[in-house]
Amino acid sequence: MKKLSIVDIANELKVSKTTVSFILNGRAKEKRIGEDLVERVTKYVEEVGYKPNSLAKSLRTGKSNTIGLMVEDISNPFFASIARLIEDRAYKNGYKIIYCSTDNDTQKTRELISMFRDRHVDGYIIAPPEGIEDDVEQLLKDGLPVVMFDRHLPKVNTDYVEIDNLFSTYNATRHLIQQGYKNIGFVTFASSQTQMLARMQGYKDALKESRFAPVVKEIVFNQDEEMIIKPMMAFFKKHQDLDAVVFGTNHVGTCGLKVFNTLGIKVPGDMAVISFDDYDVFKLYSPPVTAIAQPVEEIADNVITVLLKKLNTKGGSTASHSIILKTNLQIRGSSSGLKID
Amino acid sequence: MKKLSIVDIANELKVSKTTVSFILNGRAKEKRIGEDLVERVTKYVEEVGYKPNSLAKSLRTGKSNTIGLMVEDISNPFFASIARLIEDRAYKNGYKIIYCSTDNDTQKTRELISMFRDRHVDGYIIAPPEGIEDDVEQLLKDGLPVVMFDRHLPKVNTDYVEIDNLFSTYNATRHLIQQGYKNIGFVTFASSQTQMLARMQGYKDALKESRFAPVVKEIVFNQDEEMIIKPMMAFFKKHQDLDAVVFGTNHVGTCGLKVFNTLGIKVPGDMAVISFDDYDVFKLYSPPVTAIAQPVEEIADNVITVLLKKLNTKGGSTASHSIILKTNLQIRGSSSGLKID
DNA sequence: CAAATTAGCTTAATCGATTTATTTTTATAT
DNA sequence: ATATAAAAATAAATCGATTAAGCTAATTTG
Repeated sequence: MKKLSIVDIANELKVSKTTVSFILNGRAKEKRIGEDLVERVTKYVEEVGYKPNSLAKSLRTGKSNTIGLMVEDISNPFFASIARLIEDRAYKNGYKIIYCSTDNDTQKTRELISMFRDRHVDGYIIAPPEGIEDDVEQLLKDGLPVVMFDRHLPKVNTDYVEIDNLFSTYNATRHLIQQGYKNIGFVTFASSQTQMLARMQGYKDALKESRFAPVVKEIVFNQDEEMIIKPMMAFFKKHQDLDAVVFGTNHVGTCGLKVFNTLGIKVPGDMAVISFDDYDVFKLYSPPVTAIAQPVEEIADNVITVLLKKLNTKGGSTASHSIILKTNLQIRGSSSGLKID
Repeated sequence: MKKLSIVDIANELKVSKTTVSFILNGRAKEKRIGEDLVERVTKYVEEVGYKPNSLAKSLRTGKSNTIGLMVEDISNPFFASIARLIEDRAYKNGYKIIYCSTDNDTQKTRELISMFRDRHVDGYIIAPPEGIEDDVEQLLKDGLPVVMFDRHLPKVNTDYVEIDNLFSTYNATRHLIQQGYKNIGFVTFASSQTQMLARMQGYKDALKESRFAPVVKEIVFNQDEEMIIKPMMAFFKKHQDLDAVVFGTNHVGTCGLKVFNTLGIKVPGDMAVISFDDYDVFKLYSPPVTAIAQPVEEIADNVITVLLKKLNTKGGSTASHSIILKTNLQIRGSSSGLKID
């Protein structure tokens, strides 16, 4: 009951394994193998359910039909949705996914890249932490296709799919200003990743335009949610004058709502809120919370399209694409959204 | 600048590749290779950063150091958290993860199992849909370790890690009864998976005990959330007499809250709610929603522990474990939780 | 001191495919 | 009938590791 190999097939049919291989790889015509033989082999293979050993195949051809997907944290709803969509599209195109969560940890990520190389993944989809420029550069130099998303490495010239982060927070902040809010804070994770810097800048630009002073809190990420909530609580206690806040990520936003619940701060009565990313938590909050919705499907679609294109052009040197998608400000809780002093 | 192979190392050091291989696999002592040579090889390998080609290694040894993880849907927070925890533990033990979402689709799952076999994964972690008994049976027959979680296949004798589903809903329903609710509904996805049947049974048992009649709505799963919300809305419109409801999964629960929002039904004023799974949506709802919290970390821990144990005992035939963990009923919104007619 | 061990390495087979180079068979032209 | 070209299939090399079996020189044993 052992697994069948191509030799078994060849022996059984009394042909050479070369012939079987050619037929199975659709090169029968090209190698002018007789139609009757092709038929006979195909039928038998079908009958016994033979499937080539993909390890052996990969070893010989150098292709593994696998894509490495590196997200920040697969349990974060944003990355989980993206992963799901990418998974679907990848499978449909004959690729499997190996994934991992980087935790934005540079050292861990470098090890993971090395692991992926080791496994000979054909292409890389990465939401990169800082500090992996050299490793990515090396991948590119070795002709391996890399697509980044959510953020990019400014010093590395590769394809990436992002959203218009700066405009998103700029627009959200302006929305608050137009509603009459005057003390608008910005709470985010401490990070110098491109998307974070841009979100911060968008907020600051909007405030500057209206000559308001920025009030920013950058929280150091921690696995333990308590360590996020505590400093945030301190921040809001200290800045009692704030009447609105923009949260830089869904995670910060969710924690923020928890803080407000604990402190008895009413949203949006006492504090207007806009969070990055739009999820059930924000939709179902009462009244619902305004949020910056990322076009998750579009992001995933673009990422996989760009990667597949690279995988299919062996030459490699197609020019790099930078795709910037638009977000959608979901304005909610409008009834009480207008600030009335 | 090509990738180094063991032959390159051997040639460079003017020893045979066998020797190099033995040394790298820690069999130097056993194969009585001189200490100085061991040192020389180790040092050189370190220096040039040589890493064995894992495909070749897997082809030869039959081990791929990969675990296949099959969840229902990686974008569902329950599965995403589990996946994250399993990923961490697996990496720590030298295993990589290939994952996929089954969508509870039998045919798709069978193809995915075949894909995993193809890639020679060493072990399987599966949240199984119905109808894959034969495939799993075959895996077991071929000596491949399989651990199931969240549910199991009654006809297949393999390890699994679950929670006490029946007691969980029984307990939740009794809680509602004790609070004075008299018309308690149960809304869930239509499914005959073990965990779903048990959850339903727990609800029915509790009602029977108090001689109440069950009011059940089973919704056919659909990728499009609208197709879940619509029938649910019809159900609640039809059963205006309901004063409480138990939701069978987090997804149904979230949709339920959306329905109540739309219909203007106050929770828990007009309708007391208990949902399976405990997530931010329920915690942050105002007032927060009572939920049945699964011990996600414990589940993941047990799953990976059982699997690793199986992977490390080549003989295979360790007796199967069925691990049943306890859930935690997170009682919330107590202030308005007591039903006062 | 010859025979038997043992230490220290190497040769060659193997895993299961793909692919290049080559041979055998058949058909066509001269 | 024979040389030549085309068609059909195969042998053998290769990918990069692991490992069983084998060889040589040094050491031990009787």
